[in-house]
Amino acid sequence: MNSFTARVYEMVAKIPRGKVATYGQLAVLLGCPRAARAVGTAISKTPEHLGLSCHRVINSKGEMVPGNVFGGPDRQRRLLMDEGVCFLEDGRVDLKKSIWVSAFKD
DNA sequence: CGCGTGACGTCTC
DNA sequence: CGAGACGCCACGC
Repeated sequence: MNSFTARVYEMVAKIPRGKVATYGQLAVLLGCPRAARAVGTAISKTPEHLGLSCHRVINSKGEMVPGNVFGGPDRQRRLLMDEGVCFLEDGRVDLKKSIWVSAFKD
């Protein structure tokens, strides 16, 4: 399974605890800066049995998922806060501090 | 092989 | 600065 989707899973799995990554960020790491959409779509199809921390993946604004994909945005927020991710009063992730800086890709 | 869809991103009004 | 429109890429049918 060398699909783009699989590559996304690998990247998400490499996100360190207490950090978060944006769809566009992952897309760039995968070599397709314009494939942010594909990244989101791929993650949306991520099987839970893979044990991926999809809640660490957010959009460029640092917002949670719009819907109740994880059982509710509050669910994701709780998980991130528990990992030490900084949050803003707006309920968004502090990308300035909690963004995952990928020094290496593979 | 072509069309439609989707957890996005960036530009323009 | 806010909202809207277009564009990109991968995948299912």
